Amino acid sequence: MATIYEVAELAGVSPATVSRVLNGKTVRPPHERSVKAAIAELGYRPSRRARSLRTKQSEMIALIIPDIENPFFTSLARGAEHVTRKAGYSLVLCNTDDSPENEVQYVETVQAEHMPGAIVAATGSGHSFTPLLDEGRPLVAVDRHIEDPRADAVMADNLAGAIEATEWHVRQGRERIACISGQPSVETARERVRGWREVVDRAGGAPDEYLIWSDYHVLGGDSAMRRLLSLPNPPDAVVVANNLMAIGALTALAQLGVSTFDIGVSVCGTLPYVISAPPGVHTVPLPAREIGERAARLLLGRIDGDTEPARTIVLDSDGADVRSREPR
Amino acid sequence: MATIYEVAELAGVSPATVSRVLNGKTVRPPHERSVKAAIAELGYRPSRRARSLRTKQSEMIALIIPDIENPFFTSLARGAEHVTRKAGYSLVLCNTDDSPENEVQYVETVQAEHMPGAIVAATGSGHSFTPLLDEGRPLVAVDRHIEDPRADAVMADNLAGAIEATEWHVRQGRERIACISGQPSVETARERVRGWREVVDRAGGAPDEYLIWSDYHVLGGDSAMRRLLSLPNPPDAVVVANNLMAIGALTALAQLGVSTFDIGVSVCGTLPYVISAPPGVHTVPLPAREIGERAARLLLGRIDGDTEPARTIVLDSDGADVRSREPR
DNA sequence: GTGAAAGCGCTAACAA
DNA sequence: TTGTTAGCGCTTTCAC
Repeated sequence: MATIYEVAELAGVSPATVSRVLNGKTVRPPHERSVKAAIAELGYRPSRRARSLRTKQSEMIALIIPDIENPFFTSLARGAEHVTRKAGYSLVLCNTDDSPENEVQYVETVQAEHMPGAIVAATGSGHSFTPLLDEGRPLVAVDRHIEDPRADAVMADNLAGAIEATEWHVRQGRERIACISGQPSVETARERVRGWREVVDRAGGAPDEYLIWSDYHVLGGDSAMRRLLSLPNPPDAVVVANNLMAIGALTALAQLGVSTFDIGVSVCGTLPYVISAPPGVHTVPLPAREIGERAARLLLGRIDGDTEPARTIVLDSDGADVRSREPR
Repeated sequence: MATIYEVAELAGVSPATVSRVLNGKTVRPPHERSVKAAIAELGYRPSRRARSLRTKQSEMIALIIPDIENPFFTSLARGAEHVTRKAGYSLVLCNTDDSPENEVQYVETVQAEHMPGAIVAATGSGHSFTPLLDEGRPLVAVDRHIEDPRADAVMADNLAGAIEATEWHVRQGRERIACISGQPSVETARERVRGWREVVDRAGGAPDEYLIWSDYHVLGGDSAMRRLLSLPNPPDAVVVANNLMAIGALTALAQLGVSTFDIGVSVCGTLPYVISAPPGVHTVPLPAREIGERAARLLLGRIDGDTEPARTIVLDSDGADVRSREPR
C-alpha cells in the first residue's frame, strides 16, 4: 500500500500538504488537483492506524452482547451497525455467551484497540466495564442498565410492556394468570415480573407457584410451561417474559396437545418469524432495532464530546421515546 | 493509558526489555518479574495500533455479509466469532444489505484498517473484492463463491441438499413438485434449482410454471406460493430454496387455509425457531455455524502463512466435509 | 541478555 | 498557503 510520502512525491508537494487535502484543510487548488490525481493513480488509502496513533482517535466501536443468535440482539446489532456505518465507524462484534470472562477479554480488546466507546448488554451488574468508564470511554448500556451512574442507557419500557401483556389476558377474561420470567439477577426479568404482579394483584393476586424464574432460553420456557401445566390448579394464561422462552413454551403446548385457547400466552418481545401466530397468543413487541439505533447515536454523540450527565432513554413498543431520565 | 516507557521506567529497564517480556522473548528472570510487577501496577495494556503500525500486522477480521438478520448469517457469524475470539482476533461486522456500494465501503475499511483478511458472502460476482486479493489479503468466500481463483470458499452441499429435499417429496408419493428459488444471479439459487430439476426430470419433468425465481425473502416466498396455488394445475409439493422464503410460503399456506398435507413443503435450510414443524414439512438443514467456523479457521491459516492453492470446502447437512476441491 | 536508536505512516506545531 | 520537523507507542536491528 502506498504511503503519504509516495503521494507527496508524485504530486510534487510535501506530505503535510497531502495530509491537508485528505483532511479538507484549505490548499491551493492546483496543488489539490495534483494531490488527488496522485492519490487516484496510486490507489492510495490513508492508514487509519497511523492516523489513529497520532490523533489518538479511532473509528471502531464495540458491540458487546450476550448472544448474537437471539433475534432481539440480532436486530439491535442491525440497528447499531446501520447508524455506525453511516457515520464512518465500524462495529466490532463481541459475543460474550453471558460469560464474565469473555466480557473481560473484550474489555481488554477495547483498550488495546483504543476504541472510543462501546454499546453494552452486560451479564450481571456490568462491573466488568468499570475500567472503561474509569478511562473516560463512554458506554451505552442497552436492554439492561449497568450499575454505574456514568453509563448512558437505552431500554424498552419493560414495566409497561409486562403490564400490557398481562392486561391483555385480563381483557380476554382470564382469571389465573401465571408468569415465566428470566433469572432474578437480570433487570428486565425483574421489571417484567413487577408489571405482571401489579396487574395480577389488582385482581386478588396469584399463588406463588404461578411465578417461575427461568432463564430466558428456549428450553427454560419449555420446562417452565410443563411445570405450570402439571400444577394441581394450573393457570389459564401465561405471561412469558422473553421471545426465546415463548418459543419453548409454545412448543411445549403443541407437544402436549394443549391449545392456546385453553391456556393463553402473552409475550414480552417479538416472536421471530412466527409462521402464523396461533390464536390466543399475544405479543408486545420490543423495539430492538430502534434500541440499537438510539444507542449508537447516543454513543456517537458522546464520542463527539457531549458531556451532559448520563441519561436513560426509554422506548415504548413502537420505538418512540417515553421519557428521558436524569442520572439515577 | 500507560505506555511502554512508563512501565520501563518503573521496572528500571529499557522499553526494549519490556517489549521482550511482552512478546515472550528470553529475559533474565528478575527483570521479567519487575516488568510484570510494573505492568500490573500501572494496569498497562500494549497499544495494538502502535504495535500494528510497526509490525504491519493486525488482529481484526472483517465479516462481510448481506444480512445479519437472516438467521443463516447470524449462525455463521456466531461460528466465526467463536473461532476468531479464541485466536485473539476481533470480528468486524460488515452488513452490506446486498448493496455493492456498501461492499465497496467495507473493502475500503479493510484497507484503511489494514485488516489481514476477510470472510465474505458477496452480492453478485464478488468483483468488489478484487482490490483486496490484489493486495494479497486472503479472502474466504462463504455460502457463495467469489469469481476469483485466489479466494478460498466454504459452502454447503447445495446440490445434494436440493436433491434430498426433492426426493423426500418423491418418497411421500408426490407427483407434481414445484420449486421456489432465489434470483438466478445467486449461485446457491441456481444450484438448488439444478438439484430439484435433476430429481424431477427423472420422473418426467415439470411444467415451466413450476419453477419460480423469487428473491430469498419472506415476502418473495409468500407471493411465489400464492402464484403456484393459483395455477390451473397446481403442484402437490414445493421445494423452497431458503429459510426466509419457506417462512413466507408457509405463512401463505396458513393464511389461505391450505394444509401441508395437500401441498408438501421441503426446505433447503433450517427453519428458525419453528414452534413445531407442521406435518408435511421437511427440512434439509444448512450447517451455518460450521461454515462460519471452518471459514474462520481457514482464514486464520492463510493469515498465518498457508500458501497452498485456494480450496473449496464443501460441508454436508451435518457440517462434515464432503470433499475439498483444488482451484476451479 | 540488554539498551540505544531508528522507523512504521500519519498529523500538528512551528517557521517560512 | 506550504514545508520542516517532531512524535504518537511500539518493535527491531545493531552494538555492547
